[in-house]
Amino acid sequence: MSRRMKLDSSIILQKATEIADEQGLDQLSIGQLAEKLEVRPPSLYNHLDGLNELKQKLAIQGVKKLHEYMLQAAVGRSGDDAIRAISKAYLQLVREHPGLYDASTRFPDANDQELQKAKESVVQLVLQVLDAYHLQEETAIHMVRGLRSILHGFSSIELIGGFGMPLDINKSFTILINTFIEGIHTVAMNEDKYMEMND
Amino acid sequence: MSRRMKLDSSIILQKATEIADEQGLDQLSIGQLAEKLEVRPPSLYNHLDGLNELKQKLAIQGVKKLHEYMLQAAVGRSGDDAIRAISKAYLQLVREHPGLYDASTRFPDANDQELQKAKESVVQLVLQVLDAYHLQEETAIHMVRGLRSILHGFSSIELIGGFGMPLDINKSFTILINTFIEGIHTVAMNEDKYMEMND
DNA sequence: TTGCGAAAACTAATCAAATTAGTTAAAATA
DNA sequence: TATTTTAACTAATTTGATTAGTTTTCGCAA
Repeated sequence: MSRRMKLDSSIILQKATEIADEQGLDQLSIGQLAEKLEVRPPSLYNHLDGLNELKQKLAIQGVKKLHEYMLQAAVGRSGDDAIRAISKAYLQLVREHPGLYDASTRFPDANDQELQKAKESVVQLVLQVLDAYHLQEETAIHMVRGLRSILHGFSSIELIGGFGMPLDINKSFTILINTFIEGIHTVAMNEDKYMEMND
Repeated sequence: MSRRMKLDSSIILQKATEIADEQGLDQLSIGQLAEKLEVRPPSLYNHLDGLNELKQKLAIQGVKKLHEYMLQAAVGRSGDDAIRAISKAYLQLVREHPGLYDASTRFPDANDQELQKAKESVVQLVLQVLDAYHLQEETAIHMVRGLRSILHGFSSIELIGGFGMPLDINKSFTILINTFIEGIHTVAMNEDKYMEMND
């Protein structure tokens, strides 16, 4: 094995993902990454512009992987089932790749085109799932935001160990999703009423 | 004004809060804080143990203020109204003190007694509000987790500018809370069924 | 096969921020 | 007033990221 060919973008990203997932995103540093790749820190600058660019790439990877998981889960399902499936997939991704997920919520550059495109594809997927409820377009978007809030909220609280009490966390999740689904049914039945409410 | 008496813990915390709220928690540094307080960085070490301790104090302050806001909002209300009120208060706190709130979710030491006590008081408040629904104790705790997930999720997505589409964000919030409330009603009506579900 | 040019590694140096050590001045108090 | 304590200071250290400048290695064309 020659001294060359040691690094390339994808190997760097791969190792960075491992560090972030195993030790937390904040522990990811150029120094540690270089050490794990058995090169000197400055060598990494031949492949990327710095720590920020690396974190941006992690963020994009994170959103893409989230979409992947959710898409897989949604295949062949519809309605309540599909919502449950994509929700479980979301939580699963966060549990398997906590660092990557964290990166996908704390990126250096929110205007990055690739990042926005990746996010948009997640939104579109959820909108498709919600089609089954025949909501007005605007309502559907509100519901996407709602589900996203639920999933992000639950996942990130779990991630920081925020659920203190000794009570089954998976059950909390299931109940939360089911409660939301029941809510959608009720709102869908009388959509105009809810869309008029002001607080 | 003498050279002495410049600093004390509460002034430091106050100024740190301002920096975190105005420029983001990540911009809070010993250097900048010292500059705003017109002292040299090492002087701060006479009053606190370092950046981590400062962030821990911010976290505690954040949770306490959150409790304050929610408590105020809950006074004199019950049931659905109370849930709407504490939810609005939560979002309001996040909007008025984004840095403080951020700190309250990214603390250096999760085992800190004072922090845990503050968090617990928020949980108890929400449990009291949920009393009106006469849920089983376990169900109630799941619902607290659910509401907390919703509030944290929505707030933090808003904070990072995550709601892309041009659609009224306050309306999204109202609808989300109302959808969850309707869900609670449905679940409360047939509690055992939902508590048995496994996913 | 040789040797050039680019790519990618390296060492050394710089910069920024937190922190620690050691010193000094101001204030509180005996 | 003299002593003790507190809280500021300067100077030095440490840790990371990053940049500058150099050297090595590789692919390829003569």
